[in-house]
Amino acid sequence: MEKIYNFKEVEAKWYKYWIENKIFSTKPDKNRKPFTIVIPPPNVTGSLHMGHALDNILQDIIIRFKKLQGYNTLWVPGTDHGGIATQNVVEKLLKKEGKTKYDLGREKFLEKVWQWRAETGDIILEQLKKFGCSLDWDRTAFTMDESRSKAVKKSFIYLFNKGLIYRGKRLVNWCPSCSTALSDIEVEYENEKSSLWHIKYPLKDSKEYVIVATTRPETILGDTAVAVNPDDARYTKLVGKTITLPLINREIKIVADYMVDKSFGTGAIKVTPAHDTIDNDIAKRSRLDIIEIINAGGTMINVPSKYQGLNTEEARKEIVKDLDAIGSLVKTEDYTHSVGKCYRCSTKIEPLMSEQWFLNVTEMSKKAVEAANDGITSFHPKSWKKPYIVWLENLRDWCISRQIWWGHRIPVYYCVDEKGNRNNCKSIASFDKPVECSCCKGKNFVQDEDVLDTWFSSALWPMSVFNWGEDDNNEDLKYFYPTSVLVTGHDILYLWVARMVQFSLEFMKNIPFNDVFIHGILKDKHGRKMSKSLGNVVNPMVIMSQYGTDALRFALAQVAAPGRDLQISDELFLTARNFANKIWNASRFIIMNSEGIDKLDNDIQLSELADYWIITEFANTVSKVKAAYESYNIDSSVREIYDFFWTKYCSWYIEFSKIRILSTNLNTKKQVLSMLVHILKSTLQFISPIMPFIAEEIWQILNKASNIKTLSESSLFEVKNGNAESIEKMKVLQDIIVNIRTLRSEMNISPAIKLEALFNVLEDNKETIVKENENYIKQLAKISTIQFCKNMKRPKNSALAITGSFEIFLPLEGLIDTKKEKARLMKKIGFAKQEVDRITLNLDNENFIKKAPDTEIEKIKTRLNEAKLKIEKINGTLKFLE
RNA sequence: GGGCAGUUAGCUCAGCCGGAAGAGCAUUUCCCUUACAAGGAAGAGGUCGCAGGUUCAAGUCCUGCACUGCCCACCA
Repeated sequence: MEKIYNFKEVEAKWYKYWIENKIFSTKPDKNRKPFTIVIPPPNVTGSLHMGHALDNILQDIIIRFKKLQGYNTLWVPGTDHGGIATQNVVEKLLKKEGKTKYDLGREKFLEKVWQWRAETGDIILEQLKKFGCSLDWDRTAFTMDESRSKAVKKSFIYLFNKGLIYRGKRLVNWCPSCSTALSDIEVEYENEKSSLWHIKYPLKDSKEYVIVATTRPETILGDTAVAVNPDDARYTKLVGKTITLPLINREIKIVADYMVDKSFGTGAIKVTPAHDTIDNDIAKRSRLDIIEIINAGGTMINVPSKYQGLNTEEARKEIVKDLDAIGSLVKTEDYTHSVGKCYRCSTKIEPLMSEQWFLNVTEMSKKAVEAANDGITSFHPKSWKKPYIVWLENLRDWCISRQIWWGHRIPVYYCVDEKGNRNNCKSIASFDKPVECSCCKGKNFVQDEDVLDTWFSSALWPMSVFNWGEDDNNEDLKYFYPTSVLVTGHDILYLWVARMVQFSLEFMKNIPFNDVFIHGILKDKHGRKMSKSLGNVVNPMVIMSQYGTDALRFALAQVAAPGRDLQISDELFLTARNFANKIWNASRFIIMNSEGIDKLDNDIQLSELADYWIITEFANTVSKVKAAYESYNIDSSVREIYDFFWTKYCSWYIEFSKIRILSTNLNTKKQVLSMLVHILKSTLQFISPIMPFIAEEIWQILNKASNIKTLSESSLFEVKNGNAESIEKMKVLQDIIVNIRTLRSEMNISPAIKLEALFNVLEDNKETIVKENENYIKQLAKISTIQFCKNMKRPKNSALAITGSFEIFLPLEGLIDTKKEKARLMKKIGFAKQEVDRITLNLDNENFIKKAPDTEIEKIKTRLNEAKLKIEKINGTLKFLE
């Protein structure tokens, strides 16, 4: 074995093997419990980033652990067509050729997108393989393949016929750059510096006026009212009066509406129902006219010719200038407010009136809320439950249509005449083009031009990957559905998770998953979001090639506390890589020493204190690790395994084992090697969900590569029970060893120099423990001989190491620096005195004695005695240093 | 405006069933000891954000405040 773990070779070898032997393929098996995860399908655009790495690695860890526990695990892979995002990417490519999608036309353009997907779509899947993901590749799905399309159509038609999907002209969020409507949740708000313009609105036939404050003066041309709060004493007498709008002299009313905040600006607001959500609501309540003045291209319409055709920004400049000129502009102040932007291209959203398809979600939301309240869907961490419910409760109807070409085209057909003009017949939702119109018997139809929001097909994903829509009663769906857990970041909790629950409750009458595991969002080492503009994006592929996949996985798992954002840095990966190397070398030591010895791990025998101790420590670790895995606290499993393996197993147990390994008695050697191998193999099982490659490699070497069966196909070993006593006893030895080492280190005594030790026994019952393990103390503390005695005075020129049970004198003729030794001991007395003071204070407290539990009192009394004894002994020794 | 997190060693974070402050990285000293220098041994470093309260005992429970971050909201 090489001295340094060569991850490149190992990773390539094992993933290939796993795939070729279909280790991750699963079929329904009624004798075993299923455990299912459906991948959050990454968009086919581009490649996977660190966030994907985190999300998928966490899923893989859970799946692999459950598999070891004996579940029939299935993890379904797939990708998302990614609607707007993908269309934008392809449009950009076209732009480089100097073309637009309109040059190609719908059909040709779509061909182009499909072609692009064929070329690049699989990059992502290959990357998932590199992460080591144990996905069942035979089930790879795509949100726009045939089966998934059937699911989309089926659900749409069902909802349409139920009257939940309807078409209407409403105020929607419009992205002028993507030229499509967006749902409320696809709008992201950002604070932006702007101005607040105060404008005089004169009352008709009067010298009086009302001042309104606005951030959008250009929409003045679309105003159809001024609104004030009905309780605002300043304005009560003006409600119902008429105002003449500046610049265009349109007469509008002053209306009262509770929505108006008295304290904002002047307490009076201009109402532009066609281009503002609140204004639109006010207009509904007060039955105001709606005048559209901005079109889908973001330019002014239905306005005086001097403004006609300007974009909103130009119009704003002109209008402010003109208002100023006629003396209507009272003042302009700096103002910061939040502005809605497109989540795909960051263009400012233009609210405008548009004919769109909507899904009425009222009933679905109610059911989803019930499911969450009843705990049928449970959140990890649970703090997400409340925001999730609040969101569902305040949901407006979902705008599901998009004016783009790439996506599931809305399966609604309109009856048309020969010239293509729409007849006044009922529109039909149908899988295929209808044959005959039920109203007029006409035979000509056109399909709706719009496509569905990409999240519509995503919402069906957990069902559609099992071919719901094509065959609703298939075995897979019956067996694997509902899935066990959904793993995702909180950024798409509403966008996606909530909708899957809604759709699943509607179509399957069941939840799509039992648990929702919400992890944090990745940040850089300074806590900043990773973004291309900051240049702090860490590419997982680069990390893998530098540190190895297991290191990447370990590092991410280590910081993946549920719900908390995680910061990653080079040091993190370095630590992870070092840990892999530690595992490698510990294994290497054991493997090198077991050459020529067969069947090591069967039937282990505990013969010495260290054996009982390590078994006990391991049993404790295992129970913590299991609990951590099961509650999605992957970070704690990592910590527990790391600490156990490095500190307990390597630093203590392996060091202890060396004496027996070097023993000439073959049975002794075999016994300890069996212990070592047993614990190692068991540890490999527990670390394998996190570091599958190195675990598999060592597992195979340990199993002598014959009759190969992979680690992931093994079942967790039974863990033997230990005893708490062994931990106490081992502590005695560790105390002695550490104390002597500290002394040596502080006195600068080279490990090459072996020392004689005199053990003055303070606690009789501890003597046996030491006697039985004398060799280990000698070995690890570099002691040549140990002599036991009682009531001994400090020999000349010796240094003192003191534990709870022993006073250890180390004769240091020629090595001891009396001054140094004195200072060292004085420091120890200092610590002990602090301890005595602290405990005495407690014991002197009547209430403490009265109210604290006896065990606690006993405990600190023991500590007090130890500290006092220590002081006494050290003082006794100090006398000899005078 | 509402809600949710966080605030512990120089940095990143554990600890939160209340009973002697922990890890990794960085740092200091010693050591290339036959598993590992990507390592070993030892050390230094913390009035656990602030102020109250409950308690014999508070990093840990309660209240308030401050700062940081996130989410939600119709900031016109």
